[in-house]
Amino acid sequence: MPAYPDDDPATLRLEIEAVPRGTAVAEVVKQLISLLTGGELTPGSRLPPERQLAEELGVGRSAVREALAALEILGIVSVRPGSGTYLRDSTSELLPTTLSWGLMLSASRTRELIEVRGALEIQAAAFAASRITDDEVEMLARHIETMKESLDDLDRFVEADVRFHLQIAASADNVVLRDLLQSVRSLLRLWVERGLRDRDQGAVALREHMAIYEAIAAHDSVAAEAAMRVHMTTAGDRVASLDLDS
Amino acid sequence: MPAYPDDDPATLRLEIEAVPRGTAVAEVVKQLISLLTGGELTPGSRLPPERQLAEELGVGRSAVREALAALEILGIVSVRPGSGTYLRDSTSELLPTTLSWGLMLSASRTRELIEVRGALEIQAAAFAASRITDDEVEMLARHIETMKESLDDLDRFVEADVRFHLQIAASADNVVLRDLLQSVRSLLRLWVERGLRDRDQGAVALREHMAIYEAIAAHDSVAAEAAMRVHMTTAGDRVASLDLDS
DNA sequence: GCCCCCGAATTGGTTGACCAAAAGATAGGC
DNA sequence: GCCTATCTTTTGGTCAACCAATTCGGGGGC
Repeated sequence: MPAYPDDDPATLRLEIEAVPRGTAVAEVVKQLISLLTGGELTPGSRLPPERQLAEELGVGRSAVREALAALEILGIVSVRPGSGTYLRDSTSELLPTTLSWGLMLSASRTRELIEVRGALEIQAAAFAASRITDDEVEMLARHIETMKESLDDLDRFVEADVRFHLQIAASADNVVLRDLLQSVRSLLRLWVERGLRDRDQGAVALREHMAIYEAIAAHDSVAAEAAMRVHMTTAGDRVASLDLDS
Repeated sequence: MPAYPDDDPATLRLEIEAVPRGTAVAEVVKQLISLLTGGELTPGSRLPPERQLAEELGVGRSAVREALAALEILGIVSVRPGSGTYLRDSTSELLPTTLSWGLMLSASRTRELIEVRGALEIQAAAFAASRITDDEVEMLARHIETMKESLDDLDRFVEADVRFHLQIAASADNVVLRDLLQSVRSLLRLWVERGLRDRDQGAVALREHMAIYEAIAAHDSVAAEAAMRVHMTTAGDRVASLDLDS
Protein backbone atom coordinates (compact mmCIF):
# COMPACT_ATOMS: atom_id res chain seq x y z
CA MET A 1 0.00 0.00 0.00
CA PRO A 2 1.20 3.54 -0.64
CA ALA A 3 3.16 5.02 2.14
CA TYR A 4 1.17 7.88 3.47
CA PRO A 5 2.56 11.28 2.52
CA ASP A 6 5.03 12.74 4.91
CA ASP A 7 2.50 15.11 6.39
CA ASP A 8 2.41 15.17 10.09
CA PRO A 9 -0.94 13.62 11.08
CA ALA A 10 -1.30 16.13 13.88
CA THR A 11 -1.14 18.93 11.34
CA LEU A 12 -3.92 17.46 9.34
CA ARG A 13 -5.96 16.96 12.44
CA LEU A 14 -5.81 20.65 13.11
CA GLU A 15 -7.20 21.46 9.73
CA ILE A 16 -10.19 19.18 9.88
CA GLU A 17 -12.73 19.86 12.54
CA ALA A 18 -14.93 17.12 13.94
CA VAL A 19 -18.53 17.54 12.94
CA PRO A 20 -21.52 16.35 14.97
CA ARG A 21 -22.66 12.79 14.43
CA GLY A 22 -25.57 12.73 12.01
CA THR A 23 -24.45 15.83 10.22
CA ALA A 24 -25.49 16.04 6.62
CA VAL A 25 -22.96 14.78 4.15
CA ALA A 26 -22.76 18.33 2.84
CA GLU A 27 -20.88 19.35 5.93
CA VAL A 28 -18.40 16.56 5.41
CA VAL A 29 -17.97 17.72 1.84
CA LYS A 30 -17.36 21.23 3.07
CA GLN A 31 -14.67 20.09 5.46
CA LEU A 32 -13.01 18.01 2.82
CA ILE A 33 -13.05 20.90 0.39
CA SER A 34 -11.40 23.08 2.98
CA LEU A 35 -8.74 20.43 3.38
CA LEU A 36 -8.28 20.03 -0.32
CA THR A 37 -8.04 23.69 -1.11
CA GLY A 38 -6.10 24.70 1.98
CA GLY A 39 -2.84 24.50 0.12
CA GLU A 40 -1.42 21.51 1.96
CA LEU A 41 -2.26 19.11 -0.84
CA THR A 42 -1.09 19.53 -4.38
CA PRO A 43 -2.78 17.96 -7.39
CA GLY A 44 -2.00 14.30 -7.54
CA SER A 45 -1.37 13.92 -3.86
CA ARG A 46 -3.15 11.35 -1.82
CA LEU A 47 -5.74 12.11 0.80
CA PRO A 48 -5.75 10.42 4.17
CA PRO A 49 -7.48 7.05 4.10
CA GLU A 50 -11.24 6.98 4.62
CA ARG A 51 -10.88 5.46 8.07
CA GLN A 52 -8.55 8.23 9.17
CA LEU A 53 -10.76 10.96 7.75
CA ALA A 54 -13.76 9.41 9.49
CA GLU A 55 -11.91 9.39 12.79
CA GLU A 56 -10.70 12.94 12.49
CA LEU A 57 -14.08 14.24 11.39
CA GLY A 58 -15.78 12.24 14.10
CA VAL A 59 -18.19 10.62 11.69
CA GLY A 60 -18.62 7.12 10.37
CA ARG A 61 -16.90 5.82 7.32
CA SER A 62 -20.19 5.82 5.42
CA ALA A 63 -20.46 9.59 5.62
CA VAL A 64 -16.90 9.99 4.42
CA ARG A 65 -17.52 7.60 1.56
CA GLU A 66 -20.63 9.46 0.52
CA ALA A 67 -18.82 12.77 0.63
CA LEU A 68 -15.92 11.40 -1.38
CA ALA A 69 -18.36 9.99 -3.91
CA ALA A 70 -19.76 13.45 -4.40
CA LEU A 71 -16.30 14.92 -4.77
CA GLU A 72 -15.45 12.30 -7.35
CA ILE A 73 -18.57 13.10 -9.38
CA LEU A 74 -17.52 16.72 -9.25
CA GLY A 75 -14.14 15.77 -10.56
CA ILE A 76 -12.28 17.05 -7.54
CA VAL A 77 -10.82 13.72 -6.49
CA SER A 78 -10.11 10.37 -8.06
CA VAL A 79 -10.82 7.26 -6.01
CA ARG A 80 -8.69 4.15 -6.60
CA PRO A 81 -9.81 0.92 -4.89
CA GLY A 82 -7.02 -0.56 -2.81
CA SER A 83 -4.84 2.47 -3.37
CA GLY A 84 -6.50 5.59 -2.05
CA THR A 85 -8.13 8.83 -2.98
CA TYR A 86 -6.17 11.38 -4.96
CA LEU A 87 -6.62 15.05 -5.54
CA ARG A 88 -7.14 15.79 -9.20
CA ASP A 89 -6.07 18.81 -11.12
CA SER A 90 -6.86 22.36 -10.26
CA THR A 91 -10.34 23.16 -9.13
CA SER A 92 -10.65 26.16 -11.36
CA GLU A 93 -12.61 24.12 -13.88
CA LEU A 94 -15.33 23.55 -11.36
CA LEU A 95 -17.05 26.82 -11.95
CA PRO A 96 -18.83 26.04 -15.17
CA THR A 97 -19.73 22.63 -13.78
CA THR A 98 -21.25 24.18 -10.72
CA LEU A 99 -23.57 26.36 -12.73
CA SER A 100 -24.40 23.64 -15.23
CA TRP A 101 -25.54 21.16 -12.63
CA GLY A 102 -27.86 23.80 -11.29
CA LEU A 103 -29.47 24.09 -14.67
CA MET A 104 -30.41 20.46 -14.85
CA LEU A 105 -33.67 20.98 -13.05
CA SER A 106 -34.67 23.64 -15.49
CA ALA A 107 -34.88 21.46 -18.55
CA SER A 108 -38.65 21.77 -18.75
CA ARG A 109 -38.67 25.54 -18.42
CA THR A 110 -38.29 26.15 -22.10
CA ARG A 111 -39.56 29.69 -22.30
CA GLU A 112 -37.33 30.74 -19.45
CA LEU A 113 -34.32 28.97 -20.86
CA ILE A 114 -34.85 30.71 -24.18
CA GLU A 115 -34.90 34.05 -22.43
CA VAL A 116 -31.73 33.27 -20.49
CA ARG A 117 -30.05 32.02 -23.63
CA GLY A 118 -30.95 35.28 -25.32
CA ALA A 119 -29.40 37.31 -22.54
CA LEU A 120 -26.21 35.27 -22.61
CA GLU A 121 -25.90 35.29 -26.42
CA ILE A 122 -26.34 39.06 -26.45
CA GLN A 123 -23.66 39.48 -23.83
CA ALA A 124 -21.37 37.09 -25.66
CA ALA A 125 -21.75 39.11 -28.88
CA ALA A 126 -20.91 42.34 -27.05
CA PHE A 127 -17.78 40.83 -25.48
CA ALA A 128 -16.75 39.16 -28.73
CA ALA A 129 -16.94 42.50 -30.53
CA SER A 130 -14.32 43.97 -28.23
CA ARG A 131 -12.18 40.90 -27.72
CA ILE A 132 -12.15 38.93 -30.95
CA THR A 133 -8.87 38.25 -32.76
CA ASP A 134 -8.35 38.61 -36.48
CA ASP A 135 -8.15 34.84 -36.90
CA GLU A 136 -11.46 34.45 -35.14
CA VAL A 137 -13.05 37.07 -37.37
CA GLU A 138 -11.92 34.92 -40.30
CA MET A 139 -13.55 31.89 -38.79
CA LEU A 140 -16.84 33.72 -38.35
CA ALA A 141 -16.67 34.79 -41.97
CA ARG A 142 -16.23 31.20 -43.01
CA HIS A 143 -19.32 30.13 -41.14
CA ILE A 144 -21.25 32.92 -42.82
CA GLU A 145 -20.05 31.66 -46.21
CA THR A 146 -21.11 28.14 -45.36
CA MET A 147 -24.55 29.37 -44.43
CA LYS A 148 -24.81 31.27 -47.70
CA GLU A 149 -24.05 28.06 -49.58
CA SER A 150 -26.46 26.00 -47.57
CA LEU A 151 -29.78 27.71 -47.86
CA ASP A 152 -31.07 24.64 -49.68
CA ASP A 153 -29.51 22.22 -47.23
CA LEU A 154 -30.96 23.09 -43.87
CA ASP A 155 -29.00 20.47 -41.95
CA ARG A 156 -25.75 21.94 -43.13
CA PHE A 157 -27.06 25.43 -42.52
CA VAL A 158 -27.96 24.62 -38.93
CA GLU A 159 -24.55 23.09 -38.38
CA ALA A 160 -22.83 26.27 -39.57
CA ASP A 161 -25.33 28.27 -37.54
CA VAL A 162 -24.33 26.36 -34.39
CA ARG A 163 -20.65 26.76 -35.14
CA PHE A 164 -21.14 30.49 -35.68
CA HIS A 165 -22.63 30.85 -32.22
CA LEU A 166 -19.98 28.66 -30.65
CA GLN A 167 -17.28 30.79 -32.16
CA ILE A 168 -18.84 33.99 -30.88
CA ALA A 169 -19.00 32.54 -27.38
CA ALA A 170 -15.39 31.42 -27.63
CA SER A 171 -14.36 34.88 -28.78
CA ALA A 172 -16.03 36.46 -25.78
CA ASP A 173 -12.99 35.39 -23.72
CA ASN A 174 -15.10 34.38 -20.75
CA VAL A 175 -14.98 30.66 -20.00
CA VAL A 176 -17.83 30.77 -17.52
CA LEU A 177 -20.09 32.47 -20.03
CA ARG A 178 -19.06 30.16 -22.84
CA ASP A 179 -19.71 27.00 -20.90
CA LEU A 180 -22.89 28.25 -19.32
CA LEU A 181 -24.20 29.14 -22.74
CA GLN A 182 -23.30 25.71 -24.00
CA SER A 183 -25.19 24.09 -21.15
CA VAL A 184 -28.25 26.16 -21.89
CA ARG A 185 -28.03 25.31 -25.58
CA SER A 186 -27.80 21.63 -24.72
CA LEU A 187 -30.97 21.82 -22.74
CA LEU A 188 -32.62 23.61 -25.63
CA ARG A 189 -31.18 21.32 -28.26
CA LEU A 190 -34.48 19.91 -29.42
CA TRP A 191 -35.92 23.34 -29.97
CA VAL A 192 -32.83 24.67 -31.67
CA GLU A 193 -32.92 21.79 -34.11
CA ARG A 194 -36.50 22.51 -34.95
CA GLY A 195 -35.76 26.18 -35.33
CA LEU A 196 -35.53 26.46 -39.08
CA ARG A 197 -38.23 24.99 -41.19
CA ASP A 198 -37.64 26.32 -44.62
CA ARG A 199 -35.40 28.34 -46.86
CA ASP A 200 -37.15 31.61 -46.08
CA GLN A 201 -36.42 31.29 -42.40
CA GLY A 202 -32.86 30.40 -43.24
CA ALA A 203 -32.54 33.55 -45.32
CA VAL A 204 -33.79 35.69 -42.44
CA ALA A 205 -31.39 34.01 -40.02
CA LEU A 206 -28.54 34.51 -42.46
CA ARG A 207 -29.26 38.22 -42.76
CA GLU A 208 -29.29 38.53 -39.03
CA HIS A 209 -26.08 36.54 -38.70
CA MET A 210 -24.42 38.81 -41.22
CA ALA A 211 -25.41 41.88 -39.25
CA ILE A 212 -23.95 40.29 -36.12
CA TYR A 213 -20.80 39.34 -37.94
CA GLU A 214 -20.31 42.81 -39.37
CA ALA A 215 -20.75 44.47 -36.00
CA ILE A 216 -18.32 42.07 -34.36
CA ALA A 217 -15.76 42.39 -37.15
CA ALA A 218 -16.03 46.16 -36.75
CA HIS A 219 -15.45 45.77 -33.00
CA ASP A 220 -18.70 47.62 -32.36
CA SER A 221 -20.10 46.17 -29.13
CA VAL A 222 -23.24 48.25 -29.15
CA ALA A 223 -24.11 47.25 -32.71
CA ALA A 224 -23.26 43.61 -32.00
CA GLU A 225 -25.53 43.62 -28.99
CA ALA A 226 -28.36 45.19 -30.95
CA ALA A 227 -27.92 42.79 -33.87
CA MET A 228 -27.87 39.76 -31.60
CA ARG A 229 -30.92 41.04 -29.77
CA VAL A 230 -32.82 41.20 -33.07
CA HIS A 231 -31.65 37.68 -33.91
CA MET A 232 -32.62 36.26 -30.54
CA THR A 233 -36.03 37.89 -30.85
CA THR A 234 -36.58 36.35 -34.27
CA ALA A 235 -35.33 32.98 -33.11
CA GLY A 236 -37.47 33.18 -29.99
CA ASP A 237 -40.54 34.06 -32.03
CA ARG A 238 -39.84 31.17 -34.36
CA VAL A 239 -39.74 28.75 -31.45
CA ALA A 240 -42.81 30.33 -29.92
CA SER A 241 -44.67 29.62 -33.12
CA LEU A 242 -44.08 25.96 -32.40
CA ASP A 243 -46.30 24.27 -29.88
CA LEU A 244 -44.08 24.14 -26.82
CA ASP A 245 -46.19 21.39 -25.35
CA SER A 246 -45.81 18.99 -28.22
CA MET B 1 -44.64 6.80 5.53
CA PRO B 2 -45.59 8.56 2.33
CA ALA B 3 -47.59 6.43 0.02
CA TYR B 4 -45.42 5.70 -2.94
CA PRO B 5 -46.44 7.66 -6.06
CA ASP B 6 -48.88 5.92 -8.31
CA ASP B 7 -46.21 5.01 -10.81
CA ASP B 8 -46.33 1.51 -12.01
CA PRO B 9 -43.21 -0.18 -10.58
CA ALA B 10 -42.82 -2.15 -13.77
CA THR B 11 -42.62 1.05 -15.74
CA LEU B 12 -39.85 2.38 -13.58
CA ARG B 13 -38.05 -0.91 -13.85
CA LEU B 14 -37.97 -0.53 -17.58
CA GLU B 15 -36.32 2.82 -17.33
CA ILE B 16 -33.55 1.84 -14.97
CA GLU B 17 -31.02 -0.60 -16.21
CA ALA B 18 -29.13 -2.87 -13.89
CA VAL B 19 -25.48 -1.97 -13.71
CA PRO B 20 -22.70 -4.49 -13.09
CA ARG B 21 -21.80 -5.17 -9.49
CA GLY B 22 -18.78 -3.16 -8.50
CA THR B 23 -19.48 -0.46 -11.03
CA ALA B 24 -18.40 2.98 -9.96
CA VAL B 25 -20.96 5.12 -8.24
CA ALA B 26 -20.71 7.41 -11.25
CA GLU B 27 -22.63 4.88 -13.28
CA VAL B 28 -25.36 4.77 -10.70
CA VAL B 29 -25.49 8.55 -10.75
CA LYS B 30 -25.82 8.46 -14.50
CA GLN B 31 -28.74 6.07 -14.33
CA LEU B 32 -30.45 8.12 -11.70
CA ILE B 33 -30.00 11.28 -13.70
CA SER B 34 -31.58 9.61 -16.69
CA LEU B 35 -34.49 8.64 -14.53
CA LEU B 36 -34.76 12.11 -13.05
CA THR B 37 -34.55 14.02 -16.28
CA GLY B 38 -36.55 11.59 -18.36
CA GLY B 39 -39.75 13.45 -17.77
CA GLU B 40 -41.49 10.76 -15.74
CA LEU B 41 -40.89 12.54 -12.49
CA THR B 42 -42.06 16.07 -11.94
CA PRO B 43 -40.27 18.45 -9.61
CA GLY B 44 -41.17 17.75 -6.04
CA SER B 45 -42.03 14.14 -6.63
CA ARG B 46 -40.56 11.35 -4.60
CA LEU B 47 -38.06 8.86 -5.88
CA PRO B 48 -38.33 5.14 -5.20
CA PRO B 49 -36.87 4.15 -1.83
CA GLU B 50 -33.15 3.36 -1.67
CA ARG B 51 -33.79 -0.33 -1.23
CA GLN B 52 -35.96 -0.46 -4.31
CA LEU B 53 -33.52 1.50 -6.40
CA ALA B 54 -30.73 -0.81 -5.26
CA GLU B 55 -32.71 -3.83 -6.30
CA GLU B 56 -33.67 -2.43 -9.67
CA LEU B 57 -30.16 -1.25 -10.40
CA GLY B 58 -28.74 -4.53 -9.20
CA VAL B 59 -26.31 -2.88 -6.82
CA GLY B 60 -26.06 -2.63 -3.05
CA ARG B 61 -27.72 0.00 -1.04
CA SER B 62 -24.38 1.66 -0.33
CA ALA B 63 -23.86 2.49 -3.97
CA VAL B 64 -27.33 3.98 -4.20
CA ARG B 65 -26.76 5.98 -1.04
CA GLU B 66 -23.47 7.33 -2.31
CA ALA B 67 -25.04 8.26 -5.63
CA LEU B 68 -27.94 9.99 -3.94
CA ALA B 69 -25.58 11.83 -1.64
CA ALA B 70 -23.75 13.13 -4.66
CA LEU B 71 -26.99 14.16 -6.31
CA GLU B 72 -27.97 16.03 -3.19
CA ILE B 73 -24.70 17.92 -3.18
CA LEU B 74 -25.29 18.73 -6.82
CA GLY B 75 -28.63 20.16 -5.85
CA ILE B 76 -30.73 17.80 -7.89
CA VAL B 77 -32.48 15.92 -5.12
CA SER B 78 -33.39 16.57 -1.53
CA VAL B 79 -33.00 13.71 0.96
CA ARG B 80 -35.31 13.59 3.94
CA PRO B 81 -34.55 11.00 6.65
CA GLY B 82 -37.53 8.81 7.35
CA SER B 83 -39.46 10.29 4.46
CA GLY B 84 -37.67 9.72 1.20
CA THR B 85 -35.72 11.38 -1.55
CA TYR B 86 -37.38 14.07 -3.59
CA LEU B 87 -36.62 15.64 -6.91
CA ARG B 88 -36.02 19.30 -6.24
CA ASP B 89 -38.21 21.87 -7.88
CA SER B 90 -35.70 24.65 -7.83
CA THR B 91 -31.97 24.98 -7.76
CA SER B 92 -30.27 24.34 -4.47
CA GLU B 93 -27.59 26.67 -3.25
CA LEU B 94 -25.81 23.83 -1.58
CA LEU B 95 -23.16 23.30 -4.23
CA PRO B 96 -22.24 26.92 -4.86
CA THR B 97 -22.26 27.56 -1.15
CA THR B 98 -20.23 24.50 -0.39
CA LEU B 99 -17.69 25.26 -3.04
CA SER B 100 -17.46 28.93 -2.18
CA TRP B 101 -16.01 27.94 1.15
CA GLY B 102 -12.78 26.73 -0.24
CA LEU B 103 -12.89 27.35 -3.93
CA MET B 104 -10.28 30.01 -4.35
CA LEU B 105 -11.21 31.61 -7.60
CA SER B 106 -8.41 32.85 -9.72
CA ALA B 107 -8.51 36.52 -10.58
CA SER B 108 -9.51 35.76 -14.14
CA ARG B 109 -12.35 33.46 -13.13
CA THR B 110 -13.59 36.06 -10.70
CA ARG B 111 -13.62 38.65 -13.45
CA GLU B 112 -15.52 36.28 -15.71
CA LEU B 113 -18.04 35.48 -13.06
CA ILE B 114 -18.56 39.15 -12.32
CA GLU B 115 -19.17 39.74 -16.01
CA VAL B 116 -21.71 36.95 -16.18
CA ARG B 117 -23.39 38.26 -13.09
CA GLY B 118 -23.60 41.68 -14.68
CA ALA B 119 -25.26 40.29 -17.78
CA LEU B 120 -27.79 38.38 -15.74
CA GLU B 121 -28.59 41.28 -13.40
CA ILE B 122 -29.11 43.58 -16.37
CA GLN B 123 -31.46 41.13 -17.98
CA ALA B 124 -33.29 40.62 -14.70
CA ALA B 125 -33.84 44.35 -14.36
CA ALA B 126 -35.23 44.58 -17.89
CA PHE B 127 -37.64 41.71 -17.31
CA ALA B 128 -38.63 43.01 -13.90
CA ALA B 129 -39.53 46.38 -15.41
CA SER B 130 -42.12 44.79 -17.65
CA ARG B 131 -43.34 42.09 -15.31
CA ILE B 132 -43.28 43.48 -11.79
CA THR B 133 -46.50 43.65 -9.75
CA ASP B 134 -47.57 46.65 -7.72
CA ASP B 135 -46.86 44.77 -4.49
CA GLU B 136 -43.37 44.00 -5.66
CA VAL B 137 -42.77 47.64 -6.53
CA GLU B 138 -43.70 48.42 -2.91
CA MET B 139 -41.19 45.91 -1.68
CA LEU B 140 -38.44 47.45 -3.77
CA ALA B 141 -39.32 50.85 -2.38
CA ARG B 142 -38.96 49.49 1.12
CA HIS B 143 -35.49 48.19 0.44
CA ILE B 144 -34.56 51.59 -0.95
CA GLU B 145 -35.84 53.22 2.25
CA THR B 146 -33.84 50.81 4.35
CA MET B 147 -30.72 51.65 2.41
CA LYS B 148 -31.36 55.37 2.87
CA GLU B 149 -31.53 54.82 6.63
CA SER B 150 -28.46 52.64 6.73
CA LEU B 151 -25.71 54.68 5.15
CA ASP B 152 -23.93 54.66 8.51
CA ASP B 153 -24.54 50.96 9.12
CA LEU B 154 -22.96 49.18 6.21
CA ASP B 155 -23.94 45.71 7.34
CA ARG B 156 -27.57 46.65 7.29
CA PHE B 157 -27.09 48.52 4.03
CA VAL B 158 -25.58 45.48 2.37
CA GLU B 159 -28.41 43.32 3.63
CA ALA B 160 -30.98 45.64 2.07
CA ASP B 161 -28.83 45.81 -1.04
CA VAL B 162 -28.91 42.02 -1.34
CA ARG B 163 -32.65 41.91 -0.74
CA PHE B 164 -33.16 44.59 -3.39
CA HIS B 165 -31.37 42.45 -5.96
CA LEU B 166 -33.17 39.31 -4.89
CA GLN B 167 -36.49 41.04 -5.32
CA ILE B 168 -35.62 42.26 -8.79
CA ALA B 169 -34.65 38.74 -9.81
CA ALA B 170 -37.86 37.38 -8.34
CA SER B 171 -39.88 40.01 -10.21
CA ALA B 172 -38.27 39.01 -13.49
CA ASP B 173 -40.65 36.02 -13.55
CA ASN B 174 -37.99 33.69 -14.86
CA VAL B 175 -37.04 30.95 -12.44
CA VAL B 176 -34.02 29.83 -14.43
CA LEU B 177 -32.60 33.34 -14.42
CA ARG B 178 -33.38 33.84 -10.75
CA ASP B 179 -31.76 30.61 -9.67
CA LEU B 180 -28.77 31.01 -11.91
CA LEU B 181 -28.19 34.50 -10.57
CA GLN B 182 -28.42 33.22 -7.03
CA SER B 183 -25.83 30.53 -7.74
CA VAL B 184 -23.49 33.11 -9.20
CA ARG B 185 -23.97 35.37 -6.21
CA SER B 186 -23.15 32.50 -3.87
CA LEU B 187 -19.93 31.87 -5.70
CA LEU B 188 -19.09 35.55 -5.49
CA ARG B 189 -20.12 35.72 -1.88
CA LEU B 190 -16.75 36.79 -0.54
CA TRP B 191 -16.48 39.63 -3.00
CA VAL B 192 -20.02 40.77 -2.55
CA GLU B 193 -19.42 41.07 1.17
CA ARG B 194 -16.36 43.15 0.58
CA GLY B 195 -18.12 45.34 -1.94
CA LEU B 196 -18.81 48.43 0.10
CA ARG B 197 -16.07 49.91 2.19
CA ASP B 198 -17.39 53.24 3.29
CA ARG B 199 -20.31 55.61 3.35
CA ASP B 200 -19.34 57.31 0.11
CA GLN B 201 -19.53 54.06 -1.80
CA GLY B 202 -22.84 53.34 -0.15
CA ALA B 203 -24.16 56.69 -1.29
CA VAL B 204 -23.14 55.99 -4.88
CA ALA B 205 -24.74 52.55 -4.75
CA LEU B 206 -27.90 54.04 -3.30
CA ARG B 207 -28.15 56.56 -6.12
CA GLU B 208 -27.75 53.83 -8.63
CA HIS B 209 -30.29 51.63 -6.89
CA MET B 210 -32.76 54.50 -6.91
CA ALA B 211 -32.32 54.95 -10.64
CA ILE B 212 -32.93 51.23 -11.13
CA TYR B 213 -35.96 51.33 -8.88
CA GLU B 214 -37.48 54.32 -10.67
CA ALA B 215 -37.04 52.73 -14.07
CA ILE B 216 -38.58 49.46 -12.92
CA ALA B 217 -41.45 51.20 -11.15
CA ALA B 218 -42.09 53.11 -14.38
CA HIS B 219 -42.09 49.80 -16.29
CA ASP B 220 -39.34 51.17 -18.52
CA SER B 221 -37.23 48.17 -19.53
CA VAL B 222 -34.73 50.19 -21.53
CA ALA B 223 -34.08 52.60 -18.67
CA ALA B 224 -33.92 49.75 -16.16
CA GLU B 225 -31.37 48.00 -18.30
CA ALA B 226 -29.28 51.13 -18.66
CA ALA B 227 -29.46 51.89 -14.94
CA MET B 228 -28.47 48.37 -13.96
CA ARG B 229 -25.63 48.46 -16.46
CA VAL B 230 -24.26 51.58 -14.78
CA HIS B 231 -24.62 49.94 -11.39
CA MET B 232 -22.89 46.73 -12.45
CA THR B 233 -20.07 48.75 -13.96
CA THR B 234 -19.58 50.68 -10.74
CA ALA B 235 -19.78 47.51 -8.64
CA GLY B 236 -17.36 45.77 -10.98
CA ASP B 237 -14.94 48.66 -10.80
CA ARG B 238 -15.16 48.62 -7.05
CA VAL B 239 -14.20 44.97 -6.93
CA ALA B 240 -11.47 45.53 -9.48
CA SER B 241 -9.98 48.15 -7.19
CA LEU B 242 -9.47 45.42 -4.65
CA ASP B 243 -6.47 43.20 -4.94
CA LEU B 244 -8.02 40.03 -6.30
CA ASP B 245 -5.01 38.05 -5.22
CA SER B 246 -5.19 38.97 -1.58
C1' DG C 1 23.21 -6.09 -6.32
C1' DC C 2 19.08 -6.83 -8.93
C1' DC C 3 14.84 -9.04 -10.03
C1' DC C 4 10.89 -11.86 -9.12
C1' DC C 5 7.50 -13.97 -6.31
C1' DC C 6 4.69 -14.44 -2.39
C1' DG C 7 2.55 -13.14 1.77
C1' DA C 8 1.09 -9.47 4.78
C1' DA C 9 -0.72 -5.05 5.34
C1' DT C 10 -3.44 -1.38 3.76
C1' DT C 11 -7.03 0.69 1.27
C1' DG C 12 -11.51 0.96 -0.90
C1' DG C 13 -16.21 -1.77 -1.73
C1' DT C 14 -20.20 -4.54 -0.04
C1' DT C 15 -23.40 -6.48 3.09
C1' DG C 16 -26.63 -7.05 6.65
C1' DA C 17 -27.99 -5.85 11.18
C1' DC C 18 -29.47 -2.31 13.87
C1' DC C 19 -30.70 2.60 15.03
C1' DA C 20 -33.12 7.21 14.15
C1' DA C 21 -36.77 9.84 11.99
C1' DA C 22 -41.06 10.24 9.84
C1' DA C 23 -45.47 8.76 8.22
C1' DG C 24 -49.53 5.92 8.38
C1' DA C 25 -52.92 3.09 10.70
C1' DT C 26 -55.67 1.98 14.57
C1' DA C 27 -58.10 2.45 18.81
C1' DG C 28 -60.20 5.13 22.33
C1' DG C 29 -62.42 9.22 24.12
C1' DC C 30 -65.56 13.03 23.52
C1' DG D 1 -67.52 12.17 13.18
C1' DC D 2 -63.42 14.29 14.79
C1' DC D 3 -59.35 14.52 17.49
C1' DT D 4 -55.55 12.58 20.04
C1' DA D 5 -52.41 9.11 21.49
C1' DT D 6 -50.05 5.00 20.58
C1' DC D 7 -48.26 1.44 17.88
C1' DT D 8 -46.53 -0.29 13.51
C1' DT D 9 -44.38 0.26 9.27
C1' DT D 10 -41.39 2.50 6.22
C1' DT D 11 -37.55 5.17 5.05
C1' DG D 12 -33.02 7.02 5.60
C1' DG D 13 -28.46 6.77 8.69
C1' DT D 14 -24.74 4.15 11.04
C1' DC D 15 -21.78 0.46 12.15
C1' DA D 16 -18.82 -3.50 12.00
C1' DA D 17 -17.57 -7.54 9.69
C1' DC D 18 -16.02 -9.28 5.62
C1' DC D 19 -14.54 -9.13 0.65
C1' DA D 20 -11.80 -7.15 -3.42
C1' DA D 21 -7.87 -4.57 -5.12
C1' DT D 22 -3.43 -2.62 -4.54
C1' DT D 23 0.95 -1.81 -2.52
C1' DC D 24 4.93 -2.91 0.13
C1' DG D 25 8.37 -5.66 2.25
C1' DG D 26 11.00 -9.71 2.74
C1' DG D 27 13.12 -13.78 1.05
C1' DG D 28 15.11 -16.49 -2.49
C1' DG D 29 17.41 -17.12 -6.83
C1' DC D 30 20.75 -15.64 -10.18
